[in-house]
Amino acid sequence: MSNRHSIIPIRDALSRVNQNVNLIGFVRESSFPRKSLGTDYVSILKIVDESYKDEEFSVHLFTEKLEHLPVVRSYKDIIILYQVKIEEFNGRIDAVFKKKSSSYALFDEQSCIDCNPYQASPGFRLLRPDIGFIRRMGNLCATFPFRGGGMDEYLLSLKHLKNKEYFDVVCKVLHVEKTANNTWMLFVWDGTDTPPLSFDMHLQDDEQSRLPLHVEQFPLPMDIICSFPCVGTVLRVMTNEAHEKFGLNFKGIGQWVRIRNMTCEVHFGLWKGLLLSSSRFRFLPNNDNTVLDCIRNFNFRVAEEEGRLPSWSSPPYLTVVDYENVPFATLMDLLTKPEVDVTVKCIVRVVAVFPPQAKDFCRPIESGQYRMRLTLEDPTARIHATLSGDNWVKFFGDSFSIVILKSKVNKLLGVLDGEDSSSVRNPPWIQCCISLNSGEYRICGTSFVG
DNA sequence: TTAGGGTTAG
Repeated sequence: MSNRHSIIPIRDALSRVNQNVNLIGFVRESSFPRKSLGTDYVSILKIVDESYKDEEFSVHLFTEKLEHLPVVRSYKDIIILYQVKIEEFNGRIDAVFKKKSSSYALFDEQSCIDCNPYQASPGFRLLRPDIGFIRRMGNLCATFPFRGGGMDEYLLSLKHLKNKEYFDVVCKVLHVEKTANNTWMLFVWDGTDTPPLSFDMHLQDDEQSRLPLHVEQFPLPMDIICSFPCVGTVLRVMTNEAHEKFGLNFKGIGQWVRIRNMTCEVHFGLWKGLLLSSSRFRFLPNNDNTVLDCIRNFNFRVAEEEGRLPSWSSPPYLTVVDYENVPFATLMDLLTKPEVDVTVKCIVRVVAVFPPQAKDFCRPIESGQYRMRLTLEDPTARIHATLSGDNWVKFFGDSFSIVILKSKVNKLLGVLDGEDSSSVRNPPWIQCCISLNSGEYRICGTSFVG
C-alpha cells in the first residue's frame, strides 16, 4: 500500500487529482526555462516511466529563482519528484511542482549509480527507500524505448523553412552566443541549405547596397566561425526575452536536438529563427532515425563533387568563368580558410552592389580603375567581394554605357524592369571565381553573359 | 499567480 512517501507509477498519478505524489521518470522534453507572467520562473518537463511510455506526462515547475529550475543535460536524464500536486485542466492531468512543498533531483546515467544527483532543488532529501528506484532507472535508461516526439507533420528540415509558420526542427546545436540586447542566439545546423529569399524593392538605395552580412550584430570570433561546417546553412535562432540567462542554462551545445514549436522570420534577406515562450526541446540520441537521416544525407551530399553547390542553384548561370578546373567552394570555405591564398569557384547570388547607382560605378575612381563592391551570398554565408580593374572590365565588357551597365547590374540583382517590375527582386545564381588577396576577396576570371 | 497550446483570423 502506498503512502505519502512512496514513489508511484505515472499511470497511477492520473487517479490522484488534487493529491501530492512522488514520481520518478525519464525526462523526454523540456521547455526552455523562462520568466513566467506571474512572479516565478517556469519550466515544463515531459516525463515517462514503464507505466507511461507511449504518452508523456507534463510536470510544471515554478520556482522563485531561475537557477532552481531543472537543467536537463541528456535524453537519458532521470528526475525524481517529491510531493508534486496532480491537477486537472481542460481534461488533461498534469503535475505541478509547488515551490514550498515539492522538491526534485536530477540524475544522469552515471550519477544514478551512487545516487548523487547532478542537480537538486533546495531542500531535496533523498528518501532511503528510493535508492533502489533510482538505480533501477539507471539500469533501464540504455534500453528504455525512446521516441522522437511530436508529430512528423510539424517537422521541417532547414531546406524547407517557411516564413511565419510554427514548426519543429531536428538539428545540431553548434553554438550559443549572447547578443547585444540580453537575448541569446543559437546556431543550429542540419546539413541542408535554407531556401534563397527575395529582397524588398522598397528599401532605399543605401539599405539595398549595405545589406548586413549576418543576423548577429557583431561578427562571431574566428575560432567559432571556423568550428562550423562549411556545407549547409547555420541558422541563427533568437531566444525570447523571457528566456533569461539562456546560454548559462542550456546544455545542448554539440548535441542533436528537436526544437519544437519554433518559428522564423526574414531579416534583410536572411532567415532568422525565433524561439517562442511555448518552444521546447528534446535531446536526441545519435542513433535517432531523423538524426541518422540528416547525417546520411549530408555525407552523401559532400561525397559528390557538386556537394558544395547550393542545393537551390542550377545552370544556366548569368556568368561564365575562365578557370574551369579550380575547385568549387562555399563562402564558408572561404571564410574559414583565410590563410590559404587560392582561387576558388563559387555559386552565389549578388544580393547588393555598392555604389548602388550605375552612374557611379561605371565611372573610374581616382586611380583610373573601375571598382565596385558586391555582396555575395550562398546558403552558408554572405561576404563582400571587390570587382575592380581588369577583372571589372572582364566582368562587364568594355562597353561603358550607363544604360547597358545598369541593365546588367539589374539582372544580377534580380531586378525586373518594365512591365515585369515587381515589389521584390530575386537575384539569380551566378558562378564566379574568387581569390583572396591582402585580406580582400576579389572576383576574377568571370564574365557576364546575360 | 504563473502554465496549460501545434494556435492568428473569424
